[in-house]
Amino acid sequence: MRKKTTVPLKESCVDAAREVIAESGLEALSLREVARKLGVSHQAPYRHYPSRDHLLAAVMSKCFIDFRAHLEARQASDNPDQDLGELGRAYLSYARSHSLEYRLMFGTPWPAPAEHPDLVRNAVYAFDVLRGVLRRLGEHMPAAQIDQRALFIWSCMHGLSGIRAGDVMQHLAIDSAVAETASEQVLAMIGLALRPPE
Amino acid sequence: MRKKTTVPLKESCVDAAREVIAESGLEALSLREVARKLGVSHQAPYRHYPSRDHLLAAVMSKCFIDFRAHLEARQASDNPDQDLGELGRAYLSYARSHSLEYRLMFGTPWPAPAEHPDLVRNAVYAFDVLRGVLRRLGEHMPAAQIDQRALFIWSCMHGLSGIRAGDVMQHLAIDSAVAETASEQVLAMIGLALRPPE
DNA sequence: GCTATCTTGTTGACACTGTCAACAGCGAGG
DNA sequence: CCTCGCTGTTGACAGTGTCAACAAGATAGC
Repeated sequence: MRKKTTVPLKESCVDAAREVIAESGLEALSLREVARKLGVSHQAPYRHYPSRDHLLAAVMSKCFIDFRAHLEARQASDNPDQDLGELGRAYLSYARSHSLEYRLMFGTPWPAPAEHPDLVRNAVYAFDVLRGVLRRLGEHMPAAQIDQRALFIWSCMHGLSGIRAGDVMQHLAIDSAVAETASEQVLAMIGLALRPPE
Repeated sequence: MRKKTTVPLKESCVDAAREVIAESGLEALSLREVARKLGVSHQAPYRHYPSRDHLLAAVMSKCFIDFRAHLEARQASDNPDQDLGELGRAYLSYARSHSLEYRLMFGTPWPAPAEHPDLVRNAVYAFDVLRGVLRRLGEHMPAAQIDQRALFIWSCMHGLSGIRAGDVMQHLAIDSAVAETASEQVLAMIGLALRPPE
């Protein structure tokens, strides 16, 4: 039922869409379901989003904002090394507790990115958090090396998240102690890879 | 048009489905399109697959077989260290050249895994290739540590593949030299993380 | 050889989806 | 007052997955 409060339908659509995704999964998201949830006709959302993909892009954009906020709300630490660890933990915990939205952000083809500058901008903002921490970690490190390290760390985080979100891992008969401590183990491995030589 | 040769429709469906996926993407796959491609009625595939998801599972299963074959066909090397590198290169090249099928295997929720033991088995076989290489690399290493290393390396591979397959990376203004050499850089980082301490 | 049954494929229908087109109320500006 | 733009509605169309009823052809038992 449509809320009596004067919150614009445009924003309500995004919220309702996220509810549907959280309840019934990504593929179950349909414009008509959103409209039904808001108590409006099946065409009302079309006044604000020219297609299903445009609504999806708006949802993704908002997800990136939340994701970034979650990363920035990590446990504070003055030690840059430790700070990187906390950032990793924040990344992994978000991916775990919002696995459907995580897959939407990183595992779904973007609908016509050129048409959605907001989406791109918010995604870059999230990545910049990692860049920032690494910049503090390696004081006068060339930008290329920062990006290289960022890409490596991001790969580890994204890979572990993706593996855990999917159904593959549950069937691999992986040592249960390993599976449970995977986050810390991978973070430790990153620490090893980044430690200075010799 | 249905081939006159007596190849069973059941297998033709899987091949046709893979064609559709390769041509038009994952979400464009529909049972009716498959039937049309084979020149049969829209219900014919239902005689062999009780639902769209069952056909999808069959496709995924075959993809895992091909994936494993690609991994095993990697450049041979007696040096276990080098062999691990080659395995990584094979993984990354497969993910790059079959990005849609890769996403199907690892980025799509499995349809009722319990009902598809083949699918699970073939996925485990593929993972066992990595386990085997690591077992040769660390001769008398406990199984738990093997699994831990496998999970870490898999995370790196899967993460980099997923990032490159998605649309996110293209918009991050990453140093182009870094982007182009990402595969080797990440493999090198893995080597660093695995090297013995001190 | 004839019949019954199983396998494989066909046609037709239903509910659901995204999307287009035409229409309705309604507030702001001339 | 009257028009126009914004927002929302109703109705239609093609496409989808899936269920049900039917048809033809192979196969097994007698």
